[in-house]
Amino acid sequence: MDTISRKEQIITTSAKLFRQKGFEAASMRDIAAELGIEAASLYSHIKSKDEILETICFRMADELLKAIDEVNDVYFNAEEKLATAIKNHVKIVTGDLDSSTVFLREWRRLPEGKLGEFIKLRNKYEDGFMQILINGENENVFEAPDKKFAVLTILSAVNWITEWYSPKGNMTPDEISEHLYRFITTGLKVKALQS
Amino acid sequence: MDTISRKEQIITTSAKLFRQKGFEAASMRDIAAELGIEAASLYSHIKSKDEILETICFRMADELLKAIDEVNDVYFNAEEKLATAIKNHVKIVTGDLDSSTVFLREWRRLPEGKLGEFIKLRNKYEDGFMQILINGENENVFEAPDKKFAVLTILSAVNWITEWYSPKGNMTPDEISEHLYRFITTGLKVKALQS
DNA sequence: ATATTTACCTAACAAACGTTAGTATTTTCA
DNA sequence: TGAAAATACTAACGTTTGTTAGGTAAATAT
Repeated sequence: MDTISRKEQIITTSAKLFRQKGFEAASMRDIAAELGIEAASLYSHIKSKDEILETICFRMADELLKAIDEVNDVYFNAEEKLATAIKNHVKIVTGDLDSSTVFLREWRRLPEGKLGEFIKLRNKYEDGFMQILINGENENVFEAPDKKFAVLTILSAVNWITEWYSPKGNMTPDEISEHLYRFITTGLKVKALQS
Repeated sequence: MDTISRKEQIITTSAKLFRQKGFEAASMRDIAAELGIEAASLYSHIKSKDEILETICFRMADELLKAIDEVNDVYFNAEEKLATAIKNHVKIVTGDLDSSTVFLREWRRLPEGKLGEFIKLRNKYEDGFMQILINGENENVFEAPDKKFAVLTILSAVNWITEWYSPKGNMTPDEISEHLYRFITTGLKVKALQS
């Protein structure tokens, strides 16, 4: 019994090809061929190519948002919050590398109407991290001259892993999270002697 | 007198549109329209659409490589090296935002043969930063559990500025460089009291 | 057993794409 | 001024694109 529906197969396959060749370069015929059917047959399950991209991007956004909201609800300590937020982010991204990469790279190709909605969700995610930095400042554990800038830089670092992470590589997601947390909180400089 | 050649105009306009709509979504007809000529006329100046992308990407790569080589040649102090490398990078990227964004986002669409060459240059650039971290370790000013990881994270941070920087914004390139250097070297955590 | 839904097919469409051929016009330079 | 070179044009090409129409066969439900 195939518990995974054809529609899901189409989305998964699309994510793989969108990542590999880009949204516009991966054709409906490519996707169909990968599934062993004709391009026209895809339309028994989906409305349009845009719909596939939309599904991938918004699913990813929802999952990330749910995670950051939970972190901000559950934990009190800002350091713990940040560590967990990073850990969740890395887990989600590495858990579905194809969708994540499409989410990060191809969201610009969303149809006119959906683009604004997507950006709103992305901003909400950024706000979640902003909240953590504000907490950290109040607790006197974090400081940043420009918090908006800091949030964007943190997110750039955690998102960049899609560019080099491989499940077959020699770093587990948790190891990556730890490295990232360390880098983000303490930076490169040695701690002992400082001018 | 127009001192800037038509070919340069085509490249500049292409960079703008490639950034705006993506390489495949920006058509030759779009580029031509922006210049007020017919698509076919472009071919009096360039060989192919791929050639345009190639020119943009390799010019950018060359410029960045020249900068990092110079830094590693001229300076001795690792901290100074890193600060200058970041400053140069930010200056180059903010100096031509269209080309930089294409360089960072669209290089994947380079034709088969040129892709490998491009990646080699990019790796050389990464090696330039790696060298700085190695210097820093020897001088006992920088430490990172995984230097390759650190280089990628640093570059993700400095490259991300293409996503939000605007010449009309309230941060100058030099201010951005300083913020980045601070973030990369000391991180978020407050320095005074630490468990 | 019959009716209905699901999943696929073939064929074709209109539009958009990068690019070439061949030609006219303008600009540059001897 | 006249030749050469640069720059643009119109027209068209062969592909590829996302998608629709209409039909067939299998699975499911009544």
